[in-house]
Amino acid sequence: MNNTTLFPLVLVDVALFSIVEDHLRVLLVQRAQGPEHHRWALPGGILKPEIDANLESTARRVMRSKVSVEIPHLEQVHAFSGPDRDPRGWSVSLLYWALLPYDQVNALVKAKVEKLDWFDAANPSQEMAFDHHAQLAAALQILRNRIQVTSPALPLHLLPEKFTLTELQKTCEAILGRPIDKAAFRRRLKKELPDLMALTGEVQRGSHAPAQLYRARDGFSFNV
Amino acid sequence: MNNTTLFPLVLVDVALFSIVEDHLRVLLVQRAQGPEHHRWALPGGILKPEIDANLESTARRVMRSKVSVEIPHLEQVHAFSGPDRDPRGWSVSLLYWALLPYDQVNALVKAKVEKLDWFDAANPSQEMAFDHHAQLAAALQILRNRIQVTSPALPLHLLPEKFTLTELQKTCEAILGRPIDKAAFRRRLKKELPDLMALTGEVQRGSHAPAQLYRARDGFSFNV
DNA sequence: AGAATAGTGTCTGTCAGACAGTATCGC
DNA sequence: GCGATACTGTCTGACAGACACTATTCT
Repeated sequence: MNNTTLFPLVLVDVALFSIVEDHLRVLLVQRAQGPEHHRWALPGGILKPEIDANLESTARRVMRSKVSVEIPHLEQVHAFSGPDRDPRGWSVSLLYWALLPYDQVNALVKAKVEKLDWFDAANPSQEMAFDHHAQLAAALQILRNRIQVTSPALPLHLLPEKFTLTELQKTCEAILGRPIDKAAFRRRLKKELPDLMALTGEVQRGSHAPAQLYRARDGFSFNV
Repeated sequence: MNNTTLFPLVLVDVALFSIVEDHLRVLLVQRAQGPEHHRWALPGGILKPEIDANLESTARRVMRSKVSVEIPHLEQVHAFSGPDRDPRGWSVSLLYWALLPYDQVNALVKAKVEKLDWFDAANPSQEMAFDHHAQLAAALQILRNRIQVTSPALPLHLLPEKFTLTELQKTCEAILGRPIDKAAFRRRLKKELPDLMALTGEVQRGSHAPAQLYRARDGFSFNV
């Protein structure tokens, strides 16, 4: 057991978002052991200095071990701290957010997790463990702000390599929880994201006009 | 000594900014002991779970003990982490920023600090200890962004209770490092900050037209 | 033809920067 | 009067939301 009057617990929690049935959802796990047994919580775990290169590595390792998933892109949200937020003692939780297609997380449920499921991100309608309700709200706010203000291309993490602009727009709309004007959205992409390449000749067909397919340029990375 | 293969060091660093001679400066301390002896660094210290209510309290306590100053407003910037950033071992540093008039920090230099001084925030022209160069850059970016995008009233922390709009503007300019158009600045304040009250009858005199004095409404707090 | 979606053109209101003009003080 | 600063009015260009219009496909 930790002596948390000398050393705080250092934890990492991850708000992993995805689009399920056109709605933004967040992955929660039902705790199979330890404090807050049976309660739903953001997946998280304890920093292990002997194997983690930094907190981001901790987040990746935890997500790999708890829900068998590789996270490509992670961003820090906030640090939550105090003596009472975790019954094990004084703790610091570093919260991250990530985006991933939900069908990559149908993986095996490992030892420490009883169940996992996707909940409405804006309104999880679940009692959550620890202070995870506030954490989720903070992560959602940061994520929406990032997409709305800085980087409308972040939802590419939820799309296949080749995508149409309408798909990207629908994904943004699901995350923001509101409709976006098509013309305005495309104007913005044209101006801010020259790294989106139209794939000449490649279109997506359907019972309507064919839609131009796009791809992110090699070496494309997301703005800070 | 810590066993940092089991427990990481949890540190808090503070980028304390002020305006000195119309320029944005940051408070650095010259380390009097421990690692990076004699190097200049952001003031910081180790979390003490037995006395700190949370990380913000740690920041306040550290600033009180190292540079004898009470910080009214603190905001989190980012967590820096890894095994090599501090020679004492695996560490997590929580970085905060704050604004305070520089003349409140002429206080006694306490035990652990050799000297303290104010350096050009955008270009400290000093070798800095640990990864504090990157930390300072991150804090400055967040601070500027906060003032430019969200809350132009944050520099009130650097001004007396009663102030003129020109004083507020000059302070913003010093922080942002660029001039601001007067008319645009006042339009923005009128729209976004109804909490600034004109003090009827109270003006600041000089060899020019008298300037209206303002005060922040009671209970005014800064936007998140 | 009709439904559905792709993609574009245009109008309008908002807002920020630029700049000038007027007002009011001390000297 | 002159210098200096306070404060306001107006122009203009950028841009986002709203909306409509045409184009292209499938059924």
